[in-house]
Amino acid sequence: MAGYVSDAVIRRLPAYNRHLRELEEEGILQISSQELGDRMGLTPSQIRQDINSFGGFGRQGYGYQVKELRQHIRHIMGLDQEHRMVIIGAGRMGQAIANYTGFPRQGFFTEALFDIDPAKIRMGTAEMPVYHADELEERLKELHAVIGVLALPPEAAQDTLDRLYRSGIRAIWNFSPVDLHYPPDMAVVNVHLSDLLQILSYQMKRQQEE
Amino acid sequence: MAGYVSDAVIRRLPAYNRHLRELEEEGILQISSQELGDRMGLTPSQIRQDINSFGGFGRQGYGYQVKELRQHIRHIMGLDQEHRMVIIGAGRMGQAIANYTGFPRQGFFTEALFDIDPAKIRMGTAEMPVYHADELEERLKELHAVIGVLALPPEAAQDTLDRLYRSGIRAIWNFSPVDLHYPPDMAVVNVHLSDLLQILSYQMKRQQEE
DNA sequence: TAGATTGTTAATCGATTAACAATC
DNA sequence: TAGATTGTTAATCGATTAACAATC
Repeated sequence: MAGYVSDAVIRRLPAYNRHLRELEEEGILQISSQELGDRMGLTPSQIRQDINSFGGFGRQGYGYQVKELRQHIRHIMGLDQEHRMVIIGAGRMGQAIANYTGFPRQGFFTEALFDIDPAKIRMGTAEMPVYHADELEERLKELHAVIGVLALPPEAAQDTLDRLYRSGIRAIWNFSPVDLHYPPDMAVVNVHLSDLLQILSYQMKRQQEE
Repeated sequence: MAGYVSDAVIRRLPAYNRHLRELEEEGILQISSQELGDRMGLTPSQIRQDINSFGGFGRQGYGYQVKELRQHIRHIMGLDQEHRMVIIGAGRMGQAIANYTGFPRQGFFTEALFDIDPAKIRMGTAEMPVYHADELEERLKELHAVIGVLALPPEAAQDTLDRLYRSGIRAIWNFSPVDLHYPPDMAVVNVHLSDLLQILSYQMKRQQEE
């Protein structure tokens, strides 16, 4: 049923999800590929191709039902399930992720942070504990986390990924500026902030030339 | 000289930059497209195409000079210049960006943060001031910033972008989970963290199915 | 010179756009 | 039924890979 959905489409699905939620909030029940394309900056043709790559959810002469389409997309992406996370590295970035309210609202719950700095460990609370990184394997046995977030110095990233893998973690959200090596049964999504800033730098330069 | 460099190549340039820096640190002076491809997970053919899209920096029978190639890439991306930034929103994410040591090391300097919360403003220091958002236009006159970082609630993002544009800012690094509207002479790079987490969720689901 | 490896052209592959018949 | 809009096929476009002549 699900079939193969191309990477290009997958990268757009969160934006579909976001725009359909906005439409829902505006009380709009139905939308055509033309209108949705205008809002999202995509061609109607691409919208129809995208949606049809995972199933025909539209109705000819009418369009798509906002709520129904969003439900399908959420299911395809696995967003109708809850995901538990642990964050390794309780620096400012780790704390920012741990405290971002948008994630639990979308079903992503941070269970604990880990660090090697006693001062950071003391910052932990009952609902958001910070454990010593030495306890990683031990704590993971009870936490039932499925996602490991790497928010630590780049030198420690690869080793920590290996430890997480051995503890059964199969999904990594990496904020360290390194390209990690990982087994084929692991999923890794990188947030290389410096890379993005460099792309912005290039685009600025490009505009000045015009 | 620079010619047109495709978006697909631009997105890879920061990774080239990163790997070439690592090679430099390892004291490696020269590398072939074959070896570099192995390290970066790209085909040698793609590496040669990429590099040749902005100029022939290799030598037949020999390969590429690491230091020279990196210098060229840095120049193309505008990384041989300094860039001043202001961050709007002094929450945890804004603070994390302001304090990340990797950015100034790469020539990106945070001049100031802005917020509407008096408690956040009091957190400012002499080197890293936090001003009231009302003072944005006023302060920008003296700060000579070229990049505006949006690390504030989504409701305020579009309005703040408009204000930054009117104050002469032409580059935006956006951390708010919204799709912004902006004039064609503005450059915007988005970091939609929730989108990336959703992609990770999909990839996890995909692996379980296999 | 012989060997290695680039620069570049051609072939392939995949993604996007256009067109239109199917159908609500 | 007529009008609108999808689903889907075909055409186009761009990016990646393969092949090989040029040359260090």
